[in-house]
Amino acid sequence: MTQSVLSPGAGPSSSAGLSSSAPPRPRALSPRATEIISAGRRLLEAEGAGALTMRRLGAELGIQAPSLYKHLPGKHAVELALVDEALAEIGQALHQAVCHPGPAGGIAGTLAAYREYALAHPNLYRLATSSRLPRGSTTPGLEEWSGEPFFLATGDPQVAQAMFAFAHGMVILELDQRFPGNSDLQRTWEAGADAFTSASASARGSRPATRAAAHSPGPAPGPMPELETPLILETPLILETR
Amino acid sequence: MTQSVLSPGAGPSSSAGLSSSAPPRPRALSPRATEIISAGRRLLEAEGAGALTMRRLGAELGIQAPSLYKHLPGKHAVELALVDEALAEIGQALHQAVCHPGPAGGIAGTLAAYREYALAHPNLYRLATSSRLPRGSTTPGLEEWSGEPFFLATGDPQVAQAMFAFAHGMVILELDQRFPGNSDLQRTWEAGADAFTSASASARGSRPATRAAAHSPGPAPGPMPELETPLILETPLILETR
DNA sequence: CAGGTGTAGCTAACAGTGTTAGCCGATTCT
DNA sequence: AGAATCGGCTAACACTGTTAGCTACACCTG
Repeated sequence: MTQSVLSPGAGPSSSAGLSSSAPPRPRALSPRATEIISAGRRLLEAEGAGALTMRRLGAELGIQAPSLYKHLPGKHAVELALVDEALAEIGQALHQAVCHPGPAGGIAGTLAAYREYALAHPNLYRLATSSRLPRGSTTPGLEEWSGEPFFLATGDPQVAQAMFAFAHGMVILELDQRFPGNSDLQRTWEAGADAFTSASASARGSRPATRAAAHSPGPAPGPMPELETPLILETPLILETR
Repeated sequence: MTQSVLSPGAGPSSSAGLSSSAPPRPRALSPRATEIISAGRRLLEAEGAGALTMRRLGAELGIQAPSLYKHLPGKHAVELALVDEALAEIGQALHQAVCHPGPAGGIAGTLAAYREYALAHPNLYRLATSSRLPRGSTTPGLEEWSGEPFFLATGDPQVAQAMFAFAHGMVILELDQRFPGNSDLQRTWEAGADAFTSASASARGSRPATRAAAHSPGPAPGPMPELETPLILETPLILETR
């Protein structure tokens, strides 16, 4: 239980208006629990999801598996905490890419940041997007905040969702090595970036404006506008801790 | 083992030139093995991957779990056979969509067919694209054949791969309910279709031609050209049956 | 200082998973 | 008729997440 040892630090209180720079803080864990999920991350990243076992996890900390339940309600909680970490880090990388767009512009930069993170943390990324994880409660708003840059980069909700699907599909297929070995994936990412860049431009052109895009009609530099809509993703995970 | 009870029917012999209409035949299974994978499919589609258990599978056929090993080398073989089925059916749906393009044209039609199949067989689709399945040997050439329509519809390998990643990402995110409930996914699919339609057009326009596109420069109607390249996907699965 | 209380470890055990070994009856082939 | 294969069975193993119950230690209180 241990509801909240640390108070959430007085961030932007509830889920009303998403500030585009501050990620929602996950609820605090006890020091020992933090050690556990840290060991879990080490295990997961080094040896894959198959190695993330309660007994392995205990061994990593020099204790027996059942003792872990004195600190966490179950394996789900470990995975959930790791997904929270992944979402926060992805969101941070994406927001940084959108706020400081490189030479290729916001869309290509966002996609590059997405790919870079996923390839650097393949097992963590796979866990975070694994469908067997019960959807519902990571830290509320985290996943939305993490996906926000896709909207900031495109200015259109449909194009943003489509571009997010492209990015996720590319990454998952690349991680699973489902592209032929001789593929020039760099060019495929560029092809996607080009497609969504023009789609974004024509979406901004045709429709008068879509909320946020009305305030910053360019390729979205400068201070980020406030958003009011839940955009890309719904909250994932949760479920019976039992 | 039972190498090949049925001869492959004298299709286009090896993996040299992919004919765009005839899918590679999976190697034949014994009648009882066929019953087993059929029961497995029933179980998987009705109750999800969690229900696909050797004991449940045996119960479905009125026998004990260990008896299954008299007909198949293990659970991997069941999953593998189901993935083969899924790939063949997806490929069939896609080839049909490409050969008889609807009012929306080849790209939109291909995407619509992809989405339709996945939503109609969510658990089967998830299994077929599950990363925990050892990659390497489904029926050789099947996955390539199944992804071929993306190339036929776009005429450009990079755009084809990007469009395939988009389709897979959309489907997986939709199946896992990772889009907000109020999303207009129909419009998101259309946004993607538009993006890749214009990308395909500009790819055909800029470069002189990419092999197949040289023979049929239009939106790819009429008789399909022969392909020489391994395109979208690499062969998946295989692994130690042990 | 004595005593209660909560923390954090332990072992034993349970239900479930895929899988192997070995037995045994029936069918079929020589 | 005898032999061999096929297709079922039970028992068991190693592994998974998880629960119950015990115990030693720290700490706070009267």
